[in-house]
Amino acid sequence: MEFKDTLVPGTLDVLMLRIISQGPIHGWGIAQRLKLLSREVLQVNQGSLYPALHKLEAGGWISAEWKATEEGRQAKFYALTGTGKQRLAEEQARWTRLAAAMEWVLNS
Amino acid sequence: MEFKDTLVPGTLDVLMLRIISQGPIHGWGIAQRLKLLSREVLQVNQGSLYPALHKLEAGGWISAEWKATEEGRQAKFYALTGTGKQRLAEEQARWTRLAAAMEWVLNS
DNA sequence: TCGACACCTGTCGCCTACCTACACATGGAA
DNA sequence: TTCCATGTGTAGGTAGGCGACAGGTGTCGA
Repeated sequence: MEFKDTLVPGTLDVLMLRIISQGPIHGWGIAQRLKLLSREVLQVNQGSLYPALHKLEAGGWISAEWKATEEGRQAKFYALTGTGKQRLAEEQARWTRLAAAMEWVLNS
Repeated sequence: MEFKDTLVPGTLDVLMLRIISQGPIHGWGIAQRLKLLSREVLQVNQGSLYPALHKLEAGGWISAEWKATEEGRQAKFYALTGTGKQRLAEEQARWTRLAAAMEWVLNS
């Protein structure tokens, strides 16, 4: 896989759910927002972005709708569903738990 | 892969290096210590443990030596090499960086 | 008006790191 | 003498990323 420090493997879903939870947004926007919020540390490339988005939609955690962007182009806007909100809460709790455990070991 | 929340993918190496850095220890002991330090949250199974250990040894980050355990059995004890210490520092810094970025996004 | 560019969505094949399941050996206790 | 904890190891499978590529559409400057 050769990770390039652009992402913690296994966390793409939470990250995307979290960003989508802040209001309807299209794929490209998610990538930009992730970069911005993480202060350039975290990044997704298209080859990961869209497949992940489709998986989340297929799982019923997000819903898509074609709409116009501010610039007047067509783009697919995603929003969290009810189960999506639930999933986000679970994943976020999971991360908190694992990150805490990592700290215990790393600072022991 | 089906992760069962026993590990954050991509962090096995740091975790093992960190534990080994606290003094020579054998594979089985590493697994136990990880579980203990992480308060039962983090766990490695043998199928991941030994291959990872061999990879670290092949890379020159740890060195192995057959010795007797306290109970009188033979076991392979691992210790950090010079480059191993360096690698540990790097990986630990990497984790800190990524974990911080995760927090920024998740708490935005 | 036409070419460059930013925006936006998407697919495909590959690789790696982990997982499950299994094999095997030894010392001590029941 | 069998069972359990300890201890090392391999084989095969798969998820979740990655890089490379493909393609369509507005906008703006030359």
